[in-house]
Amino acid sequence: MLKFHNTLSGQTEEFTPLSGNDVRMYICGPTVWSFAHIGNFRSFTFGDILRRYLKYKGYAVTHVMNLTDVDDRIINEAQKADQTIDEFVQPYIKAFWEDLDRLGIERPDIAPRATDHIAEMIDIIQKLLDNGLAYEAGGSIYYRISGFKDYGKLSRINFKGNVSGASGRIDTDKYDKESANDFALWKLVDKDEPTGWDAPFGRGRPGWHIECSAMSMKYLGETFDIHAGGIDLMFPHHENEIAQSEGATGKKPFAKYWLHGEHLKVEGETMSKSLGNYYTFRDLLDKGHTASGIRYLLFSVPYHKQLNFTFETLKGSESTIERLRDFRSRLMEANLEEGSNDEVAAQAKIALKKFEAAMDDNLNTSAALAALHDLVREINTALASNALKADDRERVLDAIAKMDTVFNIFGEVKKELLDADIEKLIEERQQARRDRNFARSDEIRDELAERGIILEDTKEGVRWKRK
RNA sequence: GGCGGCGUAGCCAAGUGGUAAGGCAGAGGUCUGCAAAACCUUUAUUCAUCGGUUCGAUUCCGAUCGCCGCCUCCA
Repeated sequence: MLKFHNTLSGQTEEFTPLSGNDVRMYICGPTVWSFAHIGNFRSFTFGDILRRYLKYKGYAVTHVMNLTDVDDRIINEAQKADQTIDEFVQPYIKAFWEDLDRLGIERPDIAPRATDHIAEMIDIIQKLLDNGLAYEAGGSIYYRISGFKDYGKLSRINFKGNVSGASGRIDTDKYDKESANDFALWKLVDKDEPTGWDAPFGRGRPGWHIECSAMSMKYLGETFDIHAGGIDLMFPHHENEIAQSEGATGKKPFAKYWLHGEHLKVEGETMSKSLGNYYTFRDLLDKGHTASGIRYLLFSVPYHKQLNFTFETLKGSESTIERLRDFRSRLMEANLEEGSNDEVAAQAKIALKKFEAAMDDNLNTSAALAALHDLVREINTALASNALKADDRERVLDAIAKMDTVFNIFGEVKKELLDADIEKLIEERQQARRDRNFARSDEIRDELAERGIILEDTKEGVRWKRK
């Protein structure tokens, strides 16, 4: 039974879709004004694990993820670079998809851009104006929080203790708003500003929160199953989405399950440019790290717990992946006797059970990985003692493949061929070994190592792998 | 100031009112011509500290210390 911790209820609940077998989910996507960092990708990796496990459970998933391609930063940067918004944003969108691909994150089914959905946003704002949940002030349109009595139900925020005190950071004087916490739906822009859209309530541009209400409801309906995102989006972004969407449609719940991913720290500290520990995915690749190792590390801690990202652990993750892939190769290549060994075959079943129990428990990926590692250890032992039979191998490979539809760390099974001259060298080395000419055989091994081919002498002969 | 989370071996970490998963790193061994890989064994009498509840607490309660987050754009 799949259970999620639902921020909306504050409880861990059994997951049941709103309609049948279909799961409609929305994940807040990136603001495409720069390359995304590893913290961003922890969230997207979480979304990917969520989506893949829902599919594993047999659900038909529709996944929408927005691209925020208009906000103050983007407008400023584009102006500085003397580019249109589209020109400025395009390379970052391309980079984002490339990064997702390399991290093994499935692309969303629908990836709407905010600037393509201004009409839908205007529509919602108009509804809110019509029913009194929005008002005009100083030419801009604001949401009237006091008119929506459920405001705060997601974040459980208490407005009494914050804001107005010495450490409150909102300067109420500088706004025309009725209340300090009211937020902008539509921001007035001057006629000569390049970035603006005409609306019945004046030329302007959308506030940040309205885009997600507009795009999620357009593609998923007025109520849908899962809304996920980073924990920092819980307030105000998601709270405001609920206010906008439920306020405009009158339908509840806007989203039935709200899942929030925790942040990561780097070497125990907040990741920030000023601390010098800020890394994009590309920074790590440039340092020689692998995408699969990064993926493994990002999901190796359950999404709802803070993850401490360290380079020691990243190296460890890479070693782990190598060991897992090696294991699978050896298993596939092993010469096994026909038949099966019930005790060994049962291990595959046990592993899958443990995997599912862990994932069902609010996506406990740490425990799920332990199930995989346990299986690998058991089967390694069986391989070493010739207890593994040919039929068992299929069951084990099948179990691994199933888990890997979620983990996605093993990579494709490729039958690679070696160049003829390398084949020849390997053969020559085998002959040298038979002749006990170890100087020559070691020489060849070193030479091949330099060319990226690692040789291992096993009972069943020499095997090779690429470095 | 208001609200929330966390503190488990060298590192990353799971977990539970009944006596500490898993990975990486380390040590010893088996195997090997030597390696590599793999396997076996080993690494926390203990879960930040101090109290309390309990037959029993790492797990519940309180206090203290430390770290992180939200309340502002933010994964």
